[in-house]
Amino acid sequence: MFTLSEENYLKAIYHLELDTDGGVSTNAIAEKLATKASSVTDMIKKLSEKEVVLYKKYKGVTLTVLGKTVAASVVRKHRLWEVFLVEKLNFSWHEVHEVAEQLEHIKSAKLINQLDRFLGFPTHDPHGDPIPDKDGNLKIVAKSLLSTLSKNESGICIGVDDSSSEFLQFLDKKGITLGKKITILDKEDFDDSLSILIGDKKLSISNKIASNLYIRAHTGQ
Amino acid sequence: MFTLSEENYLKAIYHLELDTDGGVSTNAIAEKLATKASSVTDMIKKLSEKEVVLYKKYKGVTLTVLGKTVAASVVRKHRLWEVFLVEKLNFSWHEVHEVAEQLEHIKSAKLINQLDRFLGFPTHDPHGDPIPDKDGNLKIVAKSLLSTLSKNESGICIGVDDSSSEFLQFLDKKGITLGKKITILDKEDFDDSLSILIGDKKLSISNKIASNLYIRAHTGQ
DNA sequence: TATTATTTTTAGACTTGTCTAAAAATTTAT
DNA sequence: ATAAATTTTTAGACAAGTCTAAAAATAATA
Repeated sequence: MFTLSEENYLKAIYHLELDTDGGVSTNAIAEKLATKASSVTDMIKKLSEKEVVLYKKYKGVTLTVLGKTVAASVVRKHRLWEVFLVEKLNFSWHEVHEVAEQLEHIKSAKLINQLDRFLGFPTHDPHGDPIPDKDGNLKIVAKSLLSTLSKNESGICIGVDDSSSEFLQFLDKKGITLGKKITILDKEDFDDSLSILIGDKKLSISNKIASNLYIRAHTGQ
Repeated sequence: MFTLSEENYLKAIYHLELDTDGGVSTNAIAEKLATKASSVTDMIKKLSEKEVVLYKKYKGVTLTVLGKTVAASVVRKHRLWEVFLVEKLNFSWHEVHEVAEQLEHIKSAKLINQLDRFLGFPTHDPHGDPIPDKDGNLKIVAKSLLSTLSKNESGICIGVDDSSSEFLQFLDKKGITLGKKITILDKEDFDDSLSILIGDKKLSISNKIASNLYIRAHTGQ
């Protein structure tokens, strides 16, 4: 069994591994968890003894198969609870993270299996992130950043890269939600801002916004 | 804000105060929490400094108004989650306690308010225990132990005194659930065992069982 | 390739919550 | 009311997880 703290480290390493090649650095983990590098070293040793990470001094860490399974199960719980909060308890997508951070550590296989069933076996959380299945596998959906689309191309908004509360609330204000169709009306060369059509509204958004919105990849046109 | 451990102490004292007059003893708390008296003394000092208990050396403790509010909110969460597990996730009443012990420590006012609404503002948990309202008040329903009824009296089963997994599973096996009507057909002087009618079934139960079942108090006959 | 800068680890300390063993206070019983 | 039994508290220790400050290893730069 793993402590709350151990689970948080495993989750951090899991997320960091997704966009890192080779081992995850001590500093990267420290930054992600808002803690000190020395604390990370201590914990890594412990996790290494528990055989959930591979660790060589000064060389960073990698999750073992076991470690990956544990981390994925925490992520699974986090995302299922997020779905619950939005679908059943009327939370907004910018309110769920903090609470899910707590709920993800509740230990009960039956709880999470029944919750999954109760929610209709969702595959994605309210931010469009995939929910790992019982075995820790996740279904990868081909997706593109809105900023990579060309003029006159369109697609369905299926996720966000930055899921900070500020960004999500900004999207709410603009009426940008998952599932909506977005069409690129125009691209401004000067600052790479975009003129888009979302639903029946015309909007102008900066490149920074467009670089944080995922669109379902199209087959053809 | 209170730690998980502090919340557990407050809850224990809250429950113990209900059937104790005067302060709650160090040993009673130690036994309830399966810990040592010395640990209890340490924690009591801390809680006293936080002004949630009144403490005088060797004289036991009492919850302050603040302490009672905090404890009631933990109990409220515990019991609401129990309702959720049974009503929405198909848990049996003997499976909920352990999970609720974890869920009761999740901190989010919105979560618990929305959960309450989602569940239809229940007043009692799956074992028949009352759910404190937002202000910590609980609706007391007049109830009697089945063992105190006389021959030919009857009532509705509304709760259990012992809510251990073993007892609850025993009741399941016998078909005794909350809401069922029970009539005393006969009382055996020798061992105080009872012959009862529950639904359309006749059962013989020991006095120990009858002393752990609550019946809604009748007005008249 | 030396030297500087950065990253990582070690060493030692602190907090929380717990424990054991012994001392002190209270209660019970003779 | 004094002795014996019980309860409670104190004193000191320990594990988990964190921190600061300093040392060691690695990486970057001139």
